[in-house]
Amino acid sequence: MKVRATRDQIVEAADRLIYEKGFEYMAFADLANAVGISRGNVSFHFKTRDEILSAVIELRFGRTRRMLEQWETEGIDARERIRSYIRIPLTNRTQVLRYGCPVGTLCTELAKLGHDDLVQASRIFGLFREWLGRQFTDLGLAGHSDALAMQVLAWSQGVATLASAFHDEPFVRAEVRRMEDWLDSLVPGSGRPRRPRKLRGRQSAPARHP
Amino acid sequence: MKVRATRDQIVEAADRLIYEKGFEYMAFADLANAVGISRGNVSFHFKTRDEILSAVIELRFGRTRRMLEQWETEGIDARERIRSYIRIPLTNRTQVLRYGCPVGTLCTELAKLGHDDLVQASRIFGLFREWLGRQFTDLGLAGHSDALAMQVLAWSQGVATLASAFHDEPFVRAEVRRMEDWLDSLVPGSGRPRRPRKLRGRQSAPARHP
DNA sequence: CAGCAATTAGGACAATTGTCCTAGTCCGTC
DNA sequence: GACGGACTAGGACAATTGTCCTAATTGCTG
Repeated sequence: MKVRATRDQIVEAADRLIYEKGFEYMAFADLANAVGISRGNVSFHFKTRDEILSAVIELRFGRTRRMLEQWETEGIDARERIRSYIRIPLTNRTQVLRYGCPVGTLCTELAKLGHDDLVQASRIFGLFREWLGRQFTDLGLAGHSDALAMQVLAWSQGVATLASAFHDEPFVRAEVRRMEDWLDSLVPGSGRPRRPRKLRGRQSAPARHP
Repeated sequence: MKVRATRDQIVEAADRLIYEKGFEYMAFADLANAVGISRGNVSFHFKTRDEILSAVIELRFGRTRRMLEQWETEGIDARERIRSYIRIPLTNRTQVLRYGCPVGTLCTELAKLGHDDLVQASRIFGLFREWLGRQFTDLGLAGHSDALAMQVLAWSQGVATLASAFHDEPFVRAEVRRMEDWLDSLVPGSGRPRRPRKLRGRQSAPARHP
């Protein structure tokens, strides 16, 4: 109980630091300072920085899994569930504009380092991939469900990257809208009423899509 | 002349190190070792690491500008020029699978740090953006040319991110193909013959697009 | 060849890094 | 109330960091 309290605080602080600054910038001293304990105490709970990284990945993995499970019980239909994913960059736009996607940026850093935990980190992508694949299968697109899942993943990753590079919030809004329109057009016969939208100047119908 | 030789070697090595390992992992000692000179010599040419970063960004900016200029004189038509851009992740697939996109990953890192040079680095994205916008205008899509440019940028960024996270070369091939098909479908009346393609199992027509 | 600035090597420097070690404090269980 | 293991603080430690300084060497110019 006691150990969990401190340990969890360390992992929590590491989670935030890794997201906001990157793994390499997460120093033992920073963690100790953030939690308000001594560096030696951090060392007691985690012998190496890699151990902390593993704990953070595990934390994110569990959180993502639980979130997707909740979406699966909450969402009215598969389309609405996919929409929940599509809207992530919009929901978290403040952070995304500053730090990008937590999963994507971590995987990018670990890939550069050839770090062993890249495999573990990319499993978080794997969660989204499988979940999205199931939703597309529910939509009657079983044959292409995994390909579609990868496409949606890549799309939102690209949006996150450009959004943080240009600090462009309207772009995020426009792309999320485009993704939703694309989703609606995927299975047009599904009967869901296309709610009318007021077109705003900037994102006025930029071509059929991709 | 002499100073240029050593200085350029340093910038060249920094360019490679930043791409392969990330900016924070580029140490003076690494640079000195890579070029085969002393650390003090590196310090003579660049007082701080940030100065090296600026030089690397400038180097990449110039190279990109020259490449795009060359494409603009070489390419038969705008569509073929856009295709050149679309195929970058395929052309450089070995590096992209390992280290992602040089521009995107650098911007991501600098955004996290709140580094001043993020603005400069994102200007490289700006070069592609403006260039692509011009090509789309040439294609007769003047009204949406900038939006389309951003879409293509984001698309290839997403592909690069997922490709390096999953080390998935077939995914790169499939997405590049999808982007080319999308490009061909953008202006169907343009008369360019749609060359027939042998469909391969994995990427068999995964939905209309995005 | 002399002179001078540009270039280089090598080390000094304080600061910070990850990791380890030791001594102490806390708290639940006999 | 004493014991014992979990927890914590604080510092030691070598290694590495970016930056700076000085002396030696290079190579061009006169």
